[in-house]
Amino acid sequence: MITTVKEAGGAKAENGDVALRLAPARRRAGETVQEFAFRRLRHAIMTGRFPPGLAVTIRGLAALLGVSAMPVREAMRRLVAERALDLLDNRRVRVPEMTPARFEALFSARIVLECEAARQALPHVTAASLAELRRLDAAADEVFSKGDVERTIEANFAFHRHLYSQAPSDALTPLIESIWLQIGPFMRAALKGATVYNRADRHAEALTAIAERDAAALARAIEADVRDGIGHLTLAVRQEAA
Amino acid sequence: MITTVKEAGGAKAENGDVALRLAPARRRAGETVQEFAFRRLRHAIMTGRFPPGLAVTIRGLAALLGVSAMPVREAMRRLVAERALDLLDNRRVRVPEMTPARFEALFSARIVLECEAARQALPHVTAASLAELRRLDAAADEVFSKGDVERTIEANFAFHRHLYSQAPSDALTPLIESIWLQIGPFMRAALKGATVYNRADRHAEALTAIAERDAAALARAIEADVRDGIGHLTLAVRQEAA
DNA sequence: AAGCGCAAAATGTGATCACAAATTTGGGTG
DNA sequence: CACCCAAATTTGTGATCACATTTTGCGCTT
Repeated sequence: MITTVKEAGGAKAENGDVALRLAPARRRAGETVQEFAFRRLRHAIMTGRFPPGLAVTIRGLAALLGVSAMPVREAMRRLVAERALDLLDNRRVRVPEMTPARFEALFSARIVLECEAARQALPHVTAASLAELRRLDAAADEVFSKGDVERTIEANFAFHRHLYSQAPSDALTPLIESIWLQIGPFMRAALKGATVYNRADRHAEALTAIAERDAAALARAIEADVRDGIGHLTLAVRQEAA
Repeated sequence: MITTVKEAGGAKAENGDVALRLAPARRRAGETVQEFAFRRLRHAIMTGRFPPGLAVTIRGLAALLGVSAMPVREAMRRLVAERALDLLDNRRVRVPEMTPARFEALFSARIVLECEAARQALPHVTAASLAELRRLDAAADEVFSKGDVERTIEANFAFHRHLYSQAPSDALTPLIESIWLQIGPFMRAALKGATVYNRADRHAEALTAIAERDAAALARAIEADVRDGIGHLTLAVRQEAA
């Protein structure tokens, strides 16, 4: 039987099936229900809370989130558009399967896009934004030292996003975020192998390169940072497959 | 007064306002109304039928397409997710404005993404797909010689798309298509200056490079093809601004 | 004539319902 | 015990309605 969200999150959660739960969250001020649903689903996917291949339904996710069907419907449509979810031929939606080829394609795209985004951002990094980058890096170190892997992933993305967004009329960051979302389901595997997570501090290298306005060094640091993630993931994915 | 779709497409079309019309089209077999609406709107945007800054509303577009509000609502949400439409703070949606900085960012992204996509696709181009590429190129020449600029744009995209899609688990093509959509509103300007459109046949250079398995030459041909488009557009955009 | 304020219209958001297609279930048969 | 077919359920899609908010339009005042 294919596990669906409804079975996991609904009334049958006690029957020994996979208990799929999301941390409770409140709607932000001025946030529509659809944005709330989108934000929570996006976060759940990006941090690998949904296993690859999971079938998701409108009514199932609505029950899981405690909202009505309509906002979930729009949030799902948006997630499908950003390739965070797969729309099958029979109009059903599921979390994308992970394959070695897809994994390779996504990380290859990440490297190309992020190196270029870093190059384009570099000339526009001000003293203020550099300071913010240092703050974000420190925050990432902090949550990492606490062993909170999920927040470490988020903090890492926040660092990258802030750097790339310095470029005016930035067109690459939205594309990069789409790739991040698509990598999400792999993160589940990464979380399992997180105890051996022992990173070199590529952010420090990036910050040095930025301070020295060295585009080539910055691109090298970004690529190394992304590749570090690959190393852990490929290891974890292999464990998953075994 | 800000021109809206409703005024342009609704009952007031005879009052001398901008008459915004779309060629009638039929729903394809098995296509949902939402997909139909999305396809038509996407096509209209990509070929520059909607002027930048145009305010679009759910009910307005529904009336323009002759369908109910619900499918249009989802199609718009999807187009916003792909950055083909802009979601303003007041939750209203409009066709993005074009600025020189945005223009520059989009074409810079196109070049990086398409060169890389071409490189990744090259090793997987078979004799059959090469033949299909030649056919698509010939089709593009055909519609170009007829002076049908809109179909030339489409045929050009079809050529590029088919090339990039040869890469397994291709993650770049969806991103590239998003960029194409965002460039769409500029195409309106390109259509106006189309009489001076006199392209070098970069596709022929690309086909030669593919046949010879020359990745560097292929990337050069793709970049030149994209830059040719820039040349015409920058000229046309300047005329528009003047 | 220009600025202001209030009423009217329009718009996005969300809920609910109906319906057809797909899926799951449950027997009954070989 | 495997297989198949029909009933029951689930699901996506689309339509319609209500409501709060925003925008627009118009008339009045200064």
